[in-house]
Parts: sequence; C-alpha cells; structure tokens
Amino acid sequence: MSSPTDHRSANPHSMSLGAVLTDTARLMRVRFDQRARHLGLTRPQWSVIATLARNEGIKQAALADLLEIEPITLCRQIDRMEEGGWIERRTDPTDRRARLPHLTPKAHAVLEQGRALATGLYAEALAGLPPDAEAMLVEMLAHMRANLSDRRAEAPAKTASQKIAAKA
Amino acid sequence: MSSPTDHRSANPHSMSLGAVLTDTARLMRVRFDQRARHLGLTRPQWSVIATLARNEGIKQAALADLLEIEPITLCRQIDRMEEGGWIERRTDPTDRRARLPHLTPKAHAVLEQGRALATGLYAEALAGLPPDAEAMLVEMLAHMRANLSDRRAEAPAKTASQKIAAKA
DNA sequence: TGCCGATGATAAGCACGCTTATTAATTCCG
DNA sequence: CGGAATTAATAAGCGTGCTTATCATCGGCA
Repeated sequence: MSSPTDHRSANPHSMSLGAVLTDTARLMRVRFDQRARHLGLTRPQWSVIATLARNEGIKQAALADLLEIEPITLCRQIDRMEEGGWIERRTDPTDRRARLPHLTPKAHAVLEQGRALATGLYAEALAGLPPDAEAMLVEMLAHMRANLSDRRAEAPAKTASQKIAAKA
Repeated sequence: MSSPTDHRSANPHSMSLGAVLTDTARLMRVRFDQRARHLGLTRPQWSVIATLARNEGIKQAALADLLEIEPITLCRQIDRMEEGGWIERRTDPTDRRARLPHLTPKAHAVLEQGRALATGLYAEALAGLPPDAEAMLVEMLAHMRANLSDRRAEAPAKTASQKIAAKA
C-alpha cells in the first residue's frame, strides 16, 4: 500500500520532537568538536574533564553515573584520554579493584578554554530566543530525562519528589 | 579563578544545557531501541523508514538531507537495512549514478507499530509537563538547530548578534 | 567535441554510545 | 570461617554519527 502523504501527515509536529531533539544535540556536539579540535579534545572528553575537575578522587563507576553513561563507555573514553595525556589512573589504597582517574596538568590547563567554548556555544544556539528560554529548556529537558530514566519496575523513591501531580 | 564570563553558570549542581540535551536525546534513542528490538529495528532505522515512506523514489543524498545526516551515514545505514530486508536499492533510469532506496513490504508492515511506539514514547517523556510543553520545546529546539546549522557563518568576523534579520 | 567542475554513492577509519559477559576484589551473611 | 552476592573495571562486538577521499557519471561551456 503505497500511501506517500496521506493520513500520517495530519500532525507534522508529532513526529518532530524526537527528530529535532536528536538533531540539536548532535549539532551541539559537532559544533563543539569543530571548535575544540585545535585543543585535541571532543565534547564528551571535555565533559569528562569538567566533571572530574569538580570530583577529584572519584571512582570510574561513580563518575560514569554523574555523566549518565555506562561504566564501559567511560572506561573506553578514559583509555583514549589516558593515551592522549589528559587523565592518569591511580590505584586506590583502600580498594585494590579501583583505578581512580585523575586530571593531568595538561587537562587542568584547558579547563577555562573549554568552559568559554561551551558558554559561547550556548549563547549562539540561544540567540534570538527570550532570556528565560535556557532555564525553561533545562527544566523541561531535565523533566523528560527523569521520566525516561525510570528503569523498568524500579521505584527509586529516594528523591521523594513524586513528579508533578498533573495526572488527573 | 573568577572568569569574567561566568555570570550564568554559577550553579554548582545544575547541569549545563548541552549535557541535559545530550542525555535526553540519548535516552529517547535508548528507550525506543529497547522497545523496538522485537521488531529488529532501531530508532534511526525507524526514522529512515518513516521518512522514506513519505518520499518514495527519492535519492539517497536528498533523503540524507531530509534526515539531516551526512550522505555517507545514510549510505551505511541503508547497507544494514538492505541486508535486513527493509530496503532495496533500485536503479534510476534517468541517472545511472543513482541507486534509489525503496521500502520493502516488510518495512511497510511496521510503519504503524513504529509510529505508535514513537507517540507513546513522547507522551511518556512529556508526562507531568503542561500541555503546551511539546510545542514550546519543538519551537525552541528548532530555533537552536537553525542557529547551529548556519554553516555559512564559518566566516571569521561573525559575532552571532543578529541572525533573525537576514534570510533570503 | 572534449574537458572540467558538480553531483551521487561509497570506502576507510575514527569516536562514543550500547548490550553482554569476564575477571578480580570486596562484602555480606549463615 | 567460607561461600555467595556484589562491585569495579574491562573485553568483545556492534550501531550510528563524523571527516576525508575516491570513483563514475552528469551537465555546462569554450
């Protein structure tokens, strides 16, 4: 049944939330990567550095949790960053399983540049939108992320804030 | 230590716009993939099928443009989907360079299921937000995407000041 | 008519996300 | 005390995005 443009085109917006979300996120990454290339750094790598800078001595698994990626993903990222001289792994004296990631001086040296780059990128992306757009976006996206983060049949109940009571 | 440009990101715990954007987009993909696995379909593949269904006989490059991905990315995706029996490439009688992708009956058969899955996922993600949240999100994200898509703006003396003015 | 830039598809190779599974060390009982 | 469960890190292998480059074909122009 070849029906190119019939009933499914009734609401052109219903299909675009996921698409526009994916596209925008990818463009942010691409733009960051293009401008951070002279530093030899990618956006995910910058994210690791920025988070690690605020959480020195953290374990890989805990850092992965902060970054909201899987431990194996971070592990392989740290492999690359160790090879690039951004991070070094140190043994944990209290747990011989752990190999704690630490920033090298080289990584500390680019903290400010990365921060400035990110700030500039956000400003550019948000240009032409009202001043409160960023706060609204962050709030709505964080809400969506929380909705989607609910693991199957798993009730965390530790944060206790039981959603917004808009479910009548 | 105090940079002159951190008037906005002084919050210690609030994640940046880029981070929450990336996370949310990734979670949408992961959730879709988990639920479409029984179909043998991923979210990007579903995206290809849905777009192709509305644009039969399109060239790969034009389809890549619609999907806002690079032609090589689509090419390799179509490789996988052809192998999976979702798509077949047909020669274009008017241009011997082109190999037009067409949906197979198998792909047509999952159109409705994929659409229902996407709709349900959006509803789940947006649960607890006001009814106009989706429209606002789509509008703001599309605006950001347009700002970031401005490839002509690679020129040196460009300071992202006024963009909404010039458009031809 | 013949060359030359543009276009369509694709190869090579990398980054980074995932699922699944393995190894080593720690912790929790019974 | 000793085995089972848990936890930390990682290996294997794949999907999907990118940049850069190659090849064939098409279309315009001298």
